[in-house]
Amino acid sequence: MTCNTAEINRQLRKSGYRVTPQRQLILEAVCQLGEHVTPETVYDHVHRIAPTLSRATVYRVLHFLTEQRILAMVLMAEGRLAYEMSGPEPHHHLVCRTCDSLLELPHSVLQSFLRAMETQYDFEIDVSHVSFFGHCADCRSSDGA
Amino acid sequence: MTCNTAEINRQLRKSGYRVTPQRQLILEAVCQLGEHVTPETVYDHVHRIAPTLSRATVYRVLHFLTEQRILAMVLMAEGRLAYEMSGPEPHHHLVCRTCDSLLELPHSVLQSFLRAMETQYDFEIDVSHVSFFGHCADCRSSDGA
DNA sequence: ATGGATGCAAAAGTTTTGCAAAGAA
DNA sequence: TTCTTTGCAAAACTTTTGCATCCAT
Repeated sequence: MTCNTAEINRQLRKSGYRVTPQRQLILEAVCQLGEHVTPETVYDHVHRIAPTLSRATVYRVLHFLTEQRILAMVLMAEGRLAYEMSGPEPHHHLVCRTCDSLLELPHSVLQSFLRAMETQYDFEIDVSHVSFFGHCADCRSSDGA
Repeated sequence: MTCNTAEINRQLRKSGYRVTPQRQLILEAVCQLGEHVTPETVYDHVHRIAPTLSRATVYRVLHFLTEQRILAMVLMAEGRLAYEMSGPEPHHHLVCRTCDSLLELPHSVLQSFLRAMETQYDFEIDVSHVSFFGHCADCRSSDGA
């Protein structure tokens, strides 16, 4: 997994936030540790490197980086939250049957669900693109649904 | 939502378990409260009726009824667990591209995911049947994947 | 220097567990 | 009567928060 620290740091500073060693450590940890990283896993990892780095900071930074769209929150099978890098990924679509509008669906949203199913059913699902059909917010409110 | 208490009680006794007022109250609560009921919601409800019924019992009974396939565990958007009746529902399929076998996918599995997406994207998804394609456990192990 | 970010510790929230007592079969 | 299930209380675990201090800018 690529973790373009320089670019991310630039983005944060540009938005008026600060680049701290803690934020960098936590970001790198998520990067390195893989796809579905729990707060506790991150804490274990960074705490070994920086023993004073607290759990509170881990939680705060994970939230923060998620708000900044640098990380994405994913739902684990046991109902626990995890995080992963939210890099450029294949997108899927929510297609409105009334107005034909397209809503892009991040792959990560679908992926975490597919992962859970794969684990649960021991079935390897392959998807390059998925579309779900239905009705968008605008059409739902305008036809009195 | 139908909640065939008599049938369920018979099933429990047949399996050697006991039908207690607590189990009945909790089951009825999940039945009445709707589709995605959290342990806390159940507790609030039954505690009002039976003030001595404890949280521990709520958690234990929810687990128990899930093991018995009477309830189903569903994943909520915020990463919290909820429960619902696991009645007969539309099924979807996992289709193996190698051997064409079908694996049935409970609607609840898909539904909880769709619900989360609906909430997140304010989009009403309609699905009567969905198939996901991939490779089943047997074919994966036999072709050295 | 200035205000956002962190560390600590305590609180809040959620789920589990041990054990004696209750009660369904 | 027997053995599962419950209630209570405490523990375990996860996440949040207040506040003084620190440090990136």
